[in-house]
Amino acid sequence: MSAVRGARERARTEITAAIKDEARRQLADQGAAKLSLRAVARELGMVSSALYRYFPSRDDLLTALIVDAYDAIGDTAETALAGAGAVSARTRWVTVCMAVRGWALARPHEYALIYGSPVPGYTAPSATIGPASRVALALISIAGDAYRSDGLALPPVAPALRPEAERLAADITPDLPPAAAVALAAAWAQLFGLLSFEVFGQFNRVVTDRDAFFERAVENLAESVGLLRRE
Amino acid sequence: MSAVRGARERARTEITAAIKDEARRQLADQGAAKLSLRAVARELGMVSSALYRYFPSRDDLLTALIVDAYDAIGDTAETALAGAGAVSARTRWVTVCMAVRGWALARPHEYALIYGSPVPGYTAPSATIGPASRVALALISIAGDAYRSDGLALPPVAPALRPEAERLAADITPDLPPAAAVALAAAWAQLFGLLSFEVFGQFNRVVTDRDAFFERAVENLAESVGLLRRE
DNA sequence: GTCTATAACGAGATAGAC
DNA sequence: GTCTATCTCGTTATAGAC
Repeated sequence: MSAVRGARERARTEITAAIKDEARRQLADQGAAKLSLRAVARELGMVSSALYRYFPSRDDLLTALIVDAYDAIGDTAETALAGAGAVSARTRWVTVCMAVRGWALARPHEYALIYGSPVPGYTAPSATIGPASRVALALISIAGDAYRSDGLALPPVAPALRPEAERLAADITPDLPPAAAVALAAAWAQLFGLLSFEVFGQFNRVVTDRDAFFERAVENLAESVGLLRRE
Repeated sequence: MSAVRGARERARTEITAAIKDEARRQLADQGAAKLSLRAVARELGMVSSALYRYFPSRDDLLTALIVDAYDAIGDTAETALAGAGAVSARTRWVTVCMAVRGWALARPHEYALIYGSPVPGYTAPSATIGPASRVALALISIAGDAYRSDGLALPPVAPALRPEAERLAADITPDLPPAAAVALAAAWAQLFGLLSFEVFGQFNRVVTDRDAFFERAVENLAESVGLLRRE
């Protein structure tokens, strides 16, 4: 009986994965806006109504793809961080950024799904919030380590930004000074700005040696959050 | 006869504008991927085949919208720069960035069209290259002014980046040192990273006082391209 | 209980004949 | 420029196999 349930659950997991794989394939050549349950079902040899056993609606399938993408890029960041070993915080920062970049360049369509234009008519449920913050949390933890061991080299917060800095620090970096919270939020957005320009082709005909360019840019981001050149 | 042609051309201009306006409206609630000549025609009370007299294909209409958007955001940057008056380069930089941000927040869908995910199946023709670079050129010209009057405070280029820096400088900033070209390209991407995070909702539940946050972030970008705090 | 298949709805797109 | 026949879509109700 539990063996039966085991087999059923296995089948369910497999079919769910097959649906998502096929949906990702369609994402790549048609874009998220045109993702169609019927087309996915057709390609899998199923009937469209059968898909509703696995995803209650098209938006739920989209949500699953989005959560998977955030988890994949978050995993990439966390794995890179864990594997970085005993190097300086600055080097760990660069390593994590380069790993995130590697994922994005390898999966441009999934990257576009999470960091590109919002899908029209779709509003992300709160289930995406957690996975969406994993890359940021990895970067924050690097800054936290550096703060505790050597401190962070950051200018004081301007008076106009003081309330926001304190709110931000309370929300995302309770153990770090307010200046670090502001710098980290900006660096986080700027990292993905560099990435989006590369993935979306804005650097075509502009930047040629993108590896070197990107590495230098994320080193500057490390500096902007106060990570020292040598620990 | 020339009066007739004048009237005809006027009508053509008006209809072309009406088509683009309606297309922009549809962009807002359906996204670029689903932009359909037929729907535009229907909404305008025309027949779809009539539209082909104004735009030979859906992609041509898309191109026109993209060029318009690049020109509008470029105009915004140039106008802000021209109206900034006799202030420091750093202040001009911030003014231009805030103006660009104002445009993006007011027209999120047009912003998404040019700085969001690429439209599946569409490849931008070379006619978009010029308009696409206007914001960057405005920022470059600020750095150029500062360089000529006070110089730019920039660290030397790392050896690994030297070839790219020189190529980049030759292409986009022939009058500036290679270090400035690299810094400007990075700041350019990072500016739009901040903007995309704000426009696309990534800052929801994270950054609250976005005006103050953004202004501080673009001041840091000014610093990253070597603009001094006081001229 | 779990799943798939049939059929249908209302809406919209598309192709072609006229 | 118009009309129509035929596609697509998301979604639901229902019936039956395992």
